[in-house]
Amino acid sequence: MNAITDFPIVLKPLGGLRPCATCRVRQVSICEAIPEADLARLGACAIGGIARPGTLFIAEADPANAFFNIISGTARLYKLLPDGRRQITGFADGGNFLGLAVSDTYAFSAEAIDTVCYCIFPRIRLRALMHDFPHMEARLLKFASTELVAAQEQMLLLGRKSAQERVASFLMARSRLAAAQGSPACFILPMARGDIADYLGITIETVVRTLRKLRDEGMIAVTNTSEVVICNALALQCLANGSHRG
Amino acid sequence: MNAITDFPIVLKPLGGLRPCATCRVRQVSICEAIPEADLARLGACAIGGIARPGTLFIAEADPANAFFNIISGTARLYKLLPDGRRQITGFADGGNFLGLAVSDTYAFSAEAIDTVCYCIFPRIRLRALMHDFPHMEARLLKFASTELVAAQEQMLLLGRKSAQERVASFLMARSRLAAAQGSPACFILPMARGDIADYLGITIETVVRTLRKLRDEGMIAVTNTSEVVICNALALQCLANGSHRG
DNA sequence: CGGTCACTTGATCGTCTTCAATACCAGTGG
DNA sequence: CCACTGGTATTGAAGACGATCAAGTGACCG
Repeated sequence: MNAITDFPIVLKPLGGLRPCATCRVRQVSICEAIPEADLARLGACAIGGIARPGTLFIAEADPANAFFNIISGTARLYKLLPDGRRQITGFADGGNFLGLAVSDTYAFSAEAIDTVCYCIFPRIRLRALMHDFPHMEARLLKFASTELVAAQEQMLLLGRKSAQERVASFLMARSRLAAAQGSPACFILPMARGDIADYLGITIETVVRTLRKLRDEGMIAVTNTSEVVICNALALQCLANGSHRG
Repeated sequence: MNAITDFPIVLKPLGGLRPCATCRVRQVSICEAIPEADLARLGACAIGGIARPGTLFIAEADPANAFFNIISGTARLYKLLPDGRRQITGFADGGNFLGLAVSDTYAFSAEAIDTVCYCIFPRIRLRALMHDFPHMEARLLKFASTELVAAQEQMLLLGRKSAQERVASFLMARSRLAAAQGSPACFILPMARGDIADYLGITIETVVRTLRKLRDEGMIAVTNTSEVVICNALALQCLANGSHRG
């Protein structure tokens, strides 16, 4: 019996002698603020967690007792209306930090798209860490600022862009993400059409139709529904910017 | 000749012996982080500014050399598309802090709606302040978190709410703001219809028609285009939440 | 008074949604 | 090996909501 495969969510203390020293996302996450010498202290503050595909691991309105640091996989962050309408506010993957909250409850929900591994920092312990390593607070502020700028860009998309411009923007953003892994022109979308639709404020059908249109116009190629090839990045970027109308 | 009335933007060192000590918004702004004894130091870091109605005082893509603390008045924060489409990402009034940026340029523009008074903190000086008063960084983080939560709520609105739900949400948010001044049921909208439209991701005409519909349904009363009276807060809140369909 | 500007109202149009049917693919068991 | 099943993706047709276009109103001001 294997806990990792039999349960949707698994928790365990960070194992090994130097759990954080070998962390693949440490340098790009908020943990970068902790000097090498104090990694043991850092590791003692966190609990490891694994969420299998489709699993909810942060629930809107639940007490915000902990913060999360995504190690691998991709999660969707979203808010719901009472009748089920969903707005995905973002996708979080390796290196992302979740749980910033004003009140003492979470303002959004988070679900694993593929298998997601993360570190859980109980609120109290992270606060202690921030107290002892002030650079961590600066790091967190920078992260929050980045998120804020992204959120404003997304508001522009949701409020003022056409369906085509939205999909183009999304694809270019994904391309930039893939560029970090070395292949800006060809990448895999971990999320389903429904997730893209709820992220862009349109319907599944419109996502499909728009992708088809972009394909017909030769800007992209779509192989097996999840793999995208950018054929004309310039044209796609113009579309995304909205610099094609006048 | 009066500089304050003859020029759109006026800059001057904070005058008086105790400029910050008498500041009306100090307790609710990030300056709350500075102890009483150090107010002289705080005042020396800032420059006073006044922007007359319609004046741009932060321009997207300009070098982000300074941060702003709004003292009085209301500003609109927005992003533009090349063809002129505008998305207002928020309204800033007394106590609000502007200028958080990831890169070294502003990610948005800010214009005065009515006459706006503010304090300008050159980037370097604010950094020094944050270094000497670590609580200020915590305060800033809290502010950024609050903004982030508001931005996510706005994404839900822009992506998934109907025009009626958007206007209702806007009015209830304004009502909550007015509640701080003691009158949640009756307040003045400082911004024009066009600003509301660009904030809610709809057109001026739709704003007008929706306000009229809410008026006809007895939820609100509109006196002179800028004054609103909430007649049925409960119904309006239900509409805003989207809890009226299912 | 003539001008401007913001707001309002009406009529028409288009984009995207909704509804419905079909295709596709992986997994399961006969 | 192939029918069956559940889920996701795709495509088509009809409809609705909000946008666009155009005209009219009212307030303020030189």
